[in-house]
Amino acid sequence: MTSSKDAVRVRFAPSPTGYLHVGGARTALYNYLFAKSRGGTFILRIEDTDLERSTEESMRMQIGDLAWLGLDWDEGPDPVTLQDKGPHGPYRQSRRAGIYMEHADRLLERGLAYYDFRTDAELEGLKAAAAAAGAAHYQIERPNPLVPLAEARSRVAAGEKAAIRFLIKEKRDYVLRDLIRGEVTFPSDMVGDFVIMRSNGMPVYNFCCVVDDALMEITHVLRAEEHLSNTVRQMMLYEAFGYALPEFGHMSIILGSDRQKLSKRHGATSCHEYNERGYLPEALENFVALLGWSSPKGDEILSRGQLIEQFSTERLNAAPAVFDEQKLAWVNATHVRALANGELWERLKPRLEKEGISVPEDRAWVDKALDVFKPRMTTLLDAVALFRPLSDAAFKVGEESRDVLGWAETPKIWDAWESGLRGHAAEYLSEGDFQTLQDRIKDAVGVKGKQLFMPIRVAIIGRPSGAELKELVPLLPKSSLLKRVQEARASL
RNA sequence: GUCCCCAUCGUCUAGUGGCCUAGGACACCACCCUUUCACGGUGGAUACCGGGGUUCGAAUCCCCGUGGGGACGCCA
Repeated sequence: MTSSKDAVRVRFAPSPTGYLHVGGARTALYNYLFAKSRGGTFILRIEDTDLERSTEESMRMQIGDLAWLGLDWDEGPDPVTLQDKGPHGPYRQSRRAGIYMEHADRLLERGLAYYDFRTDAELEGLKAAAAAAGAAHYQIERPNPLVPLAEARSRVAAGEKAAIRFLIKEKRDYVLRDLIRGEVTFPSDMVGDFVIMRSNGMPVYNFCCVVDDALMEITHVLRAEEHLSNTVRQMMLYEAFGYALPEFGHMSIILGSDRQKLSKRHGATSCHEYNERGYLPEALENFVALLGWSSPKGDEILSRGQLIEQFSTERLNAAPAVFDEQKLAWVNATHVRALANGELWERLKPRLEKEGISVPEDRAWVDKALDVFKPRMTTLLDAVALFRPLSDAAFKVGEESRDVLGWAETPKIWDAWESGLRGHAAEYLSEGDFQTLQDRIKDAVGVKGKQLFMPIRVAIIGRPSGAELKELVPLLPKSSLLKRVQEARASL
């Protein structure tokens, strides 16, 4: 396989029902990394054959999340126009009905599939009866006799509803050589004759997946473990059509903290939500990459480029992984700190504006402010609380300042602070200006340490703790500082 | 119920028979830096699911338990 001259072609094939789940994001990422690391092609295929649940809106949501993550595809629907790009379209399964029907016909002709006219209610009854009789398995029995093909076709042409099932000819073992799990053996009788075409004319997953993977010349299928037992059905179909089997790699699923499959009740599970909560796409990507894969160099923080460079399927882990919010937070904070001020500001600006926080925006001021706040941010959302004290409109002496307000020296410190400010000529105080002024207050009032700086901090941000004053003060114009100390005094 | 997969610190993991008195990261604790809070630094506590084999030697290989997960849909 290593020296194959055929180029690698992989796909991510979500079904559009809501936002992109973090598990899906990881699947997409691994496929993307694999393609990029092997100079291959990454394809997006939309599996929207379930008419009940799939919507175009959901498709746009998924595409939006993929775009946010920066996982761009070489073939698939265009992210903006949704027009197909690439030579193997259409890339939405709902538009490939003719292809599937043609394939189903091939199987029907060869007696490898049959029309099943039984209704849902009938099948339910059979299942219930089997269960009641203590049957060893819940498989649906093959109808006996089968409706002859010619008769079945005329009944269908006359408007009768029927599903098409694959007919499992022989009982034997199917052996999958999985990239992640090694040799996996499936007895063919672990599945019964399965539906390939619904009675509404839409294909079922296992069928269209095989047809599309074959026609789109997919070479490697990296997907979640929940598909592992589907693979036996797909192997039967590959064999029936004479299509070459791609390589398969079944990665473990992501669990919540209770070790159950990660789902809505665990809180945020979609990329969209993490975006809203102020997570960086590169951080979420970095974090999910580490859920089931590890860097050969032992790196924990990796850029897209490093991921591509270091990725290989050999390091994919077969054991399930628990999604740990705390580690995600750390990964995010680390990526935030690594961002250049200019870049970080671009990402912060819309969030601050949304909160009605307006601050000076000149480059020098932003640099000063971000140097102070960056180490204190876990998510972009934290910037709101950090920047708000800089917004005059938001100043207010908080409950946590109660003790400080009661100190005897506090009013004296504030008087000294105010008069010092008035005596300062420039609009802003530098760090040195502030230190000098603070020393003067210390001498004048005769207090030091906490007793000194906590009252000053309350007069500046309304709270006794926060960023270093010598860093914060230079961010506030004198006029604003004066207004604040006066307001603080009013709250005494 | 049947079949399939999985099993190292609380969590993510390294480890492919001797380099392991099991390494790293997150979280936790202590200390240092710091006139607060972070950031940063140093150190600490914590794991090979159980039982049998194989072997001179097993976290690593095999078997059996146990536990967890997945599948058994006209969902994907």
